[in-house]
Amino acid sequence: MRNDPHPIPGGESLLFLTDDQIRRGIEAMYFAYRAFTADPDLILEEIGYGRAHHRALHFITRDPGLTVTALLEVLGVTKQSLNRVLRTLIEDGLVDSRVGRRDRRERQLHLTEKGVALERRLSEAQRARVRAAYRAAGPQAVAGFRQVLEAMMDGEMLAQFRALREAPDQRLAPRRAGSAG
Amino acid sequence: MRNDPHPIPGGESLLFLTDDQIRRGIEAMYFAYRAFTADPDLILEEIGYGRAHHRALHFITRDPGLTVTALLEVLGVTKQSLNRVLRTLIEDGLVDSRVGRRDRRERQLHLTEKGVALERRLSEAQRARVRAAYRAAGPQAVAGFRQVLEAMMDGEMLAQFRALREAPDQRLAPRRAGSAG
DNA sequence: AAGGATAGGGCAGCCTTGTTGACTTTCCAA
DNA sequence: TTGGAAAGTCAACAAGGCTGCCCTATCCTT
Repeated sequence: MRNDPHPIPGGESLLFLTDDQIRRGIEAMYFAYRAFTADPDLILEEIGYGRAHHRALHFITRDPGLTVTALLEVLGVTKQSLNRVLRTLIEDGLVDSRVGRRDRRERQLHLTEKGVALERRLSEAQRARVRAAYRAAGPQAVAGFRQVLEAMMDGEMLAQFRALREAPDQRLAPRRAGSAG
Repeated sequence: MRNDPHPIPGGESLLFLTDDQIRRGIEAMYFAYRAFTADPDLILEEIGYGRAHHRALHFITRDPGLTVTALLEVLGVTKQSLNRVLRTLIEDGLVDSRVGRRDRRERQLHLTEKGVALERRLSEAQRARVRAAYRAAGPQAVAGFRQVLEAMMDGEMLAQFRALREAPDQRLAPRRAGSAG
C-alpha cells in the first residue's frame, strides 16, 4: 500500500494517484481549510461569536425564510446544537424568527439589517481570500479545484450542495424522504 | 461588491471571479471538508478519540522523532491543548516519548507498533476517499485543486507546508548540530 | 558556579460547539 | 377527541480549543 500499484492499462500517467501525492493533498486540505476560516474567525472573535454563528448567517442569507429543520439538515448538526447558536443570534437582534404561516410549529428565519451587515462583513473577509486565490491560480485551476471538491462529497451531501445551486430561494425541507440525522 | 466590477484589461473571461462563483467555492469547501474528515471520524469515535489525535498521529508519522514544540508549530495549537491529546496517546501506548539525545529537555516523538497500526487505518480511510476523488476528477483537475489550496494559504503557513515537502524526514526545529534523526 | 532562557509538563478554569435525553407546542389523522 | 409525529426548546455532559500560573530539568552565557 505504499505506492499505488495499479498501472491501469489506459495510457495516462497515474503518478498523481501515488500515496505520496494523496498525502500531500490531504495536508494541503488541512492547511488550506485553516487559512480559509482564519479571516472570519478574527471578526467573530471580536464580538464573541464562533464559526457556527457564521455558518448559520451564511445559510440564512442564502435562503431567507428557511426553517430551523432545513437549516439543521444543511449544517448536519443536531437541533440542540444549532438552537444554542440561533438563540444568541435572535437575542442579539441579528436573526428574526417568525412563526410559520402554513405550519405554526415551524419558525422561518430571516436576517435583520444588523444581521445582514455582519454577514456581509464576514463573507467579504472570506471571499477576499478565496478571490485572491482564484485570481492567482487562474480559471482552469479553479475548475479543477471545484471538480475535486465535488468528487470528495458523498451522494447525499452532493445532492444538498447542488440543491443550493438549483433552488437559490426555495425551501429545501418539505421532502419527506428519509435523510439521516 | 455584488459582482466583480473589474473587467481587467487582459483578455480572459473573469466570470470565475464573480461573487456568486466565489460563494459556490466557499460552500464546496465547507461541504468537502466535512466529507474529508468523515471517514477517519467514524474510526476515531469507536475508540474514543477525536480529530486532534488523528492530526498528532499524522504528523508524527510524517516526521518521526519530531519534538513537541515542532509538532505544536505544525498544528498551530497551544501546548496545553496538544499536551492533553499527547498524554492520552502516550498512556494508551500509541506514542513513545523519548528524551532527546542532543538536548535532553526535548522529547522526541515516535509511534509504537500499535500507533502505526491505528495511523495506517485512519490514513487509509481518508486516502481512499481522496484517491477516489482524484481518480474521478483526473490529473489536470488535481493540479488545479492543489494550486488553489496553496494559493489560499498565507506566507507562513505555506512555508510550513513546503517545509514538510522538502524535508520529509528532517527535524523542522532548530538544527543546532546536524545529527541523524 | 550562577542566573537567565528554553523545553516540557501540570493544574485550574474558561469558551464554543458538538452530543443525548426529556419536555412543550402544534399539527394531523384515526 | 385522542394519540402519534414533528418542530422547537431546555438541561446537562464531553471534546478540545484557549489563558494564566507554576514547576522541573536542562541548556547556555556570563
